[in-house]
Formats: sequence, C-alpha cells, structure tokens
Amino acid sequence: MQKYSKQTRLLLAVDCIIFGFDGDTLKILLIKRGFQPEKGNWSLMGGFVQVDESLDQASNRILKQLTGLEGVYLEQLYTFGDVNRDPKERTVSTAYFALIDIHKYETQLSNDYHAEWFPLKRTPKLIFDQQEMVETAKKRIRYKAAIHPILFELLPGKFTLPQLQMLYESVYNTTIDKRNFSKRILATGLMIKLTEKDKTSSRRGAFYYQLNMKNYYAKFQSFLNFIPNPDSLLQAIY
Amino acid sequence: MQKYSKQTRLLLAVDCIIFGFDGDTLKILLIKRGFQPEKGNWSLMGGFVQVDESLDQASNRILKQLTGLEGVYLEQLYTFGDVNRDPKERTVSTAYFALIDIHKYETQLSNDYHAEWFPLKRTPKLIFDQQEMVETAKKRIRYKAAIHPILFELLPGKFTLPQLQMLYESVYNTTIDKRNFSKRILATGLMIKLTEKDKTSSRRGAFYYQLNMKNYYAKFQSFLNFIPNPDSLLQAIY
DNA sequence: TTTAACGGTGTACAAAATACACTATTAAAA
DNA sequence: TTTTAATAGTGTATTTTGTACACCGTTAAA
Repeated sequence: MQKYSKQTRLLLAVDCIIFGFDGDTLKILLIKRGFQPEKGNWSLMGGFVQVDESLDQASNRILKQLTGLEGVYLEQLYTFGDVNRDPKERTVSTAYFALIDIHKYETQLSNDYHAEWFPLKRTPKLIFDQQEMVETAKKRIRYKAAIHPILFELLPGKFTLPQLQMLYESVYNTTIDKRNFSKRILATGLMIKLTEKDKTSSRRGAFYYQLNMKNYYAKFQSFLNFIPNPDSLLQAIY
Repeated sequence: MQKYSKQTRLLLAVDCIIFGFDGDTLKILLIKRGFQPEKGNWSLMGGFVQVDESLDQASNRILKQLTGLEGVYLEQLYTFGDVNRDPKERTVSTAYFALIDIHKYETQLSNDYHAEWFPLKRTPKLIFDQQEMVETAKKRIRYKAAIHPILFELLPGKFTLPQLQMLYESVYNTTIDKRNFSKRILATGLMIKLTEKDKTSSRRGAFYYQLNMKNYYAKFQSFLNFIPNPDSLLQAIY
C-alpha cells in the first residue's frame, strides 16, 4: 500500500515528568541535557518516538533508561504541539507523568544521566516549554489525587498513616486534621492494617499498612474523597 | 540551526469527536471518508497536522471545515499512538472532542462532506481505532460532566430545566428525580432564570434559563455535583 | 522516674444528599 | 363551558456525610 505521499512528517517526542516522595517533599527527577540545543541545562527525561514503538512503549523505554524502573504508574498527560516549542525543528511532544517509589530508584543509573531530584518548590529553569509541562503535571496530580488513590504509587509497599498524611499535606501544601484524615482514608477500605510497626520516626511506633489490591483496582476509578475542600487547594502554588 | 538529522519523522493527525444533543439523544457527527484507505466508510473528521500550525489550530481548522463553527468547546482528549493504527503508514493521532449546539450547525456545510449525526447508541463501524477514540470520548464526557458544567455547551443560549434534565439523563442513560435535580443544579448558581417561557413542549410552558457566565467561568474547574451516584453510571453502556 | 515526641482515637454538630407526592397551568377535547 | 391530559414546579423529613475539636498512650532518652 502506498503512503500518504503529500503530507509533511514531523518529529514526535515523549517527555516524562517523574514524581517521587522522600517522606517530606514531593520531587521531580531532572537530567542535564547532553546535546544541543540547550546542552547542559536541566530538562525532563525525553526522547523521540521511534517508528516501531507506540507512545506508551516509548515513554516506558525512556522511564527505564532514567530510573531503571519498569511497571510503575505511568499516565499520558497531554500532547504539546505549539509550532515553535523546539527552536531547532518542529517537534510535537506527548508528556507522560510517572509516580514512583523514590526508594526503588537506583542511584547508579541516574548518574549515567546526571539525574537529580528537585523539590517542586525549587525546580531549576527548564528548557523549551517543559516548565509548562511540569505545571500541567502538578495540576493533574492535585486534581486526580483529590478523587482517586494515585498517591499510594509514591509510597513503598508498607507505609504508615503519618507518612501518608505527610504525602497529602505535601502535595496540597496544606495541613489536615489527623483524626479526620484517618477516618476518611480508612473509610475507603483501600488499606490493610499490619501488625508490624514503624519505629524509626517515633518512640511509640506507627502501624504499617499496605494496599488492599483488590479494592484498590476495583475502586480506582470511583469518585472518592481524599481531601477536604479540594477546590481551594487545586490552585495552590509552591 | 541544524535539524535533528538522524531522527525519524512521523505523520501526525488530529481527529475530532463532535458531540451534539437534539433535545432527546446524544449524537456524534461522522463523515464518509473521501480517500483511501477505507474510502466510503464512516469516519471521524480528521486531518494531518501541518508544519505551520499547532495541534489546537489543526483541530479548530478541522472542526470548522466540517461544521462551519468557530469558538466552540474543544478539548484535547488523548493521543493515540499504536504502531499499526493506520495500516497505510505509521500515524500518530491526537483526538479532540467538541461539544456544540446542534442547532447552530449548518447543514449545508455538512453536505460537502457527507456528514451525518448518529445517536451514540447506534454508531456505524468506524475506521482504524476510531471506535476506541469514541469510547474514550464518551467516558471522558461522562466523567467530566459529573463534576464540571460542560454539558451546557451542548445547549442553546436559552434552555429550560426539563431540557437540561433530559440532557443529563441522556448522557448517563438514567433517570433523575426532578425535584432533586433542580435543587442540585440551581444550587450551583450557574444559571439565571429568565421571565420568558418555552411553550413548545407543554401547555403550561417551562421557564427559560441562561448561563451566568461570570459564575460559569469562575466555577468551571470546581468540583460540583451534577449527578447522584456517579460511580455507578460511569460505565453505563449505550 | 520524668520528659518529650509522636501515634492513635471519639463525639457532638453542621451540612449535604436523598426519598418522596402533590398542586399549577393551559390547550385541546368533550 | 367544563373536563381532561400533559408537562412544570415546588417542600419536607430523614439519612448520610463532613467537620471541628482534645485527650490519652507509648516508649526511648534524659
């Protein structure tokens, strides 16, 4: 079959906004760009879509190159197609965001790429329109996490209620009453209380929980309430 | 500045899922495809992204070609990038959905393209992966309309409460108690009651309302509740 | 044995969602 | 002219959900 011979072909890229949580602060992973233009400046991990791979495959490949991780939460965010977004050549870029357990991330691999975690409050200037991509990703996460349990993807398999609350407070830059928080969270039925305690951050120790995977998958698309007053928090600026 | 010489360039298309409401049923606008492959089969309105236009510009251009309408609600839906989605040549397509007032749509223009409205319950087979695009768009509309006032975009400037309720019932394939519906809707403060009545569908006549544009823009991103029990309705199948 | 730091829980009140049924209007028919 | 039929419009009681708020428990270290 012959091709669409008269049409212009364009460069198509994928850029990944990779989020991690260190127990205190929400962060994104950036690299020093290794080629022109903008060589040496901080950038999202990205690459061109190859002719034999889908967008999802491309984003997973790129994520694996930077973090060594596979099978993590990765979601298409938005496709950025302004004509001059890359000054070198017209390039359309589909942005994905990833939520990873920062502790599973292997530092050694990052060093190959000069990768570094930056708190969202203090990210360096990014190349092209990547600042807008990060803003879009932040908004999407805040929006989605108010209704759906995506933030669990940032935590290790075992986590405590105080850790979880820190995460929500960090994402929304707010404070939450811990009595109401635990009621709300436990009411979703998404978590299983373990008998083991985390004794690293208090004398008394906090019980570990893990996800109830069955309920997690079943309720992932439901409208749940993880955050009081989400409207007032969605626009929050770091 | 030289180009990214070693990279493969791909075809990039835009496809539009155009929704309309005729007072009774939610419909999408399809055309008979005029070129190979799949010439003569029903298809979404689409086209290739030109080198001098953004994705948003491309989708607006395509929408205008089919409907003659400009300035309507148009939102990027998702980018479909499977390797073999177009058998003729690797093509990545960014899908947009549009919500239009079906009465503003000019029939004459549609005839140039052999366009036709189809109820969502009875759409013909579509080419390539466009069935998946339509499914994704339906899900997105149901999801978003449960929380945000997007369905008003499908109605004329003046509309009645019974019309609005018909629209919601049609989108979610359900019935809603009219007392609770009007309370919920009016509580949003999005509508202004007019003194004029629509006498075409009942002896008594139903009051017209119009959008309070100030509140509409202000609250568009807020989490509102337009639908009782949305979880149970999101998967509804036509 | 005292202290300091964090973890865990319950109740009263307010707000929101839900279930539910009758009256109003008016053109057309009897 | 009266009746009928079809659609529009409204209110209340109950249940459910969300919110505000304060004290005791645990334990390692001082």
